[in-house]
Amino acid sequence: MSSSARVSVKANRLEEILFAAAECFQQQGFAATSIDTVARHLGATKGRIYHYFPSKMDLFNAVRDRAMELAFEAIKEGYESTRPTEVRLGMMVRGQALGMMQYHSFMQVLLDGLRMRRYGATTEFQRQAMALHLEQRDAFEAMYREVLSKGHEEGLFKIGRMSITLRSFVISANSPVFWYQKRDDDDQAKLEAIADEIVAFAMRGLGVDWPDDEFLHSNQVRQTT
Amino acid sequence: MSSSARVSVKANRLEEILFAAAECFQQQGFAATSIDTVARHLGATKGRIYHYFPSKMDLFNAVRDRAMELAFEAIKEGYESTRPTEVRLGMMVRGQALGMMQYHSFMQVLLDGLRMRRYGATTEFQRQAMALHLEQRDAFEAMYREVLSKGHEEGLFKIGRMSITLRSFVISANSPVFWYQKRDDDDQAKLEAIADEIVAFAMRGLGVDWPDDEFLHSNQVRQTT
DNA sequence: ATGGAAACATACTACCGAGTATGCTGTCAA
DNA sequence: TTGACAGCATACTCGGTAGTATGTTTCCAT
Repeated sequence: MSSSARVSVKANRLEEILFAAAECFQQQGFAATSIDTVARHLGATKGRIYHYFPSKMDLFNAVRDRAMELAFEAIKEGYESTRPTEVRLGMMVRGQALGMMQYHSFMQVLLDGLRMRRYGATTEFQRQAMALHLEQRDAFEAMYREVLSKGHEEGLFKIGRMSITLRSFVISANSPVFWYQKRDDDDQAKLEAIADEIVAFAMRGLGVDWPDDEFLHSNQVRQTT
Repeated sequence: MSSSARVSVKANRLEEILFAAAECFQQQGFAATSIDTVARHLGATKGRIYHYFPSKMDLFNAVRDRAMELAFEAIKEGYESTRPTEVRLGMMVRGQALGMMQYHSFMQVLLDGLRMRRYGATTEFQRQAMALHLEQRDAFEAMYREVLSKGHEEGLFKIGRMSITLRSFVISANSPVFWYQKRDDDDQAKLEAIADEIVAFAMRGLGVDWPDDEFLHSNQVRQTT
């Protein structure tokens, strides 16, 4: 076996563990999930997991970091778009809502991570990882804040106090993470229809006269597909 | 000591334990919270808690039930009001958002309870308690659904698919539970200002042309205070 | 006053789960 | 071929935790 092939096998193993861990953490939360549970989910034993991750906390952090990457990826297209501000924002919400459904397990882990802010960070290294993660969260929020501010200055959005509106808005985009459940029959179109509904609610929340018709809207936004 | 005085002492003890448990469960979640931790929070030992609650799960259920009661109480005034539909709904959101901040610990426990739906119910009795709780959740959601439907029929609200809009709307009202943190300087007026901001966002999300001015709005709604 | 029960604290058991130490097997490099 | 290391599985340690059993004290009813 060539060296590069070994690397990819190793990368695959990491991915397998990451996905299994994400599902377990999502279903039961960090504290209630044992390493053995994750291992059983993989059809393996603890040995395998501890061969790739030094501790349970590191495994969790890896899942959380991945979730963060996915979240950034989800809003990237909208954020970087040069279209009008309200369209950009709509694309961001749409991408994020879709991400919440498509990567549901990973995203739910982000919630769990929030709670750890207070009590969990024992070692210095862990504290650093937590600090880094909080920075990423801030950066993520800042992207929304920037676009919201821009739209506000342009007279497009009704925003009272930015901090409250921002949080309400982002929570709306996140909302599928709380109630979405995978069904056998959901295809991409179905998820997009749900996402469009969320976009409409969130955009109207800012006082934008978002069109009622889902198809009109998705044709307008889905220019790149 | 009279018999009735003993009852009230016992009720006080129950309340103490309930509040301490709520805080602990909120900070660390159910699984990560030990009975000893709750006891230490009370300046007592396990004996005290197990004297009043047969198991950790029963304690958690008690906290969750209380949280449910508080949630119902929070939206009751708005729901039972005879004012126009959009005002009723605004009052409901306002009450709920306030409740999420005022009873923050209890409310956060409701979130944790959601996750247990899947894995946690071991005994038959526990299964019943969970089923009862899910009924209550449905009943709670149904109250919002009813008012939303009424407003939709009256042509007041823009609602695409009810299930999605309903969830987005309720999540918006719940949103302070995710980010609110008690400060030393928050008085009732401050919380109400936050709540008003959330109400504005949520109502606009339904396409209602909710007024910008917070004071105007709160004078309009806060008729009973 | 005194038996007894309520209201706990203390001491103990039994188990589970994170982390470790060690053993086993295939694979590659020299 | 061989040794050495990756890639695990197995077997163990040990601290923490739910629940129990057993004191101990206070307080009330009789």
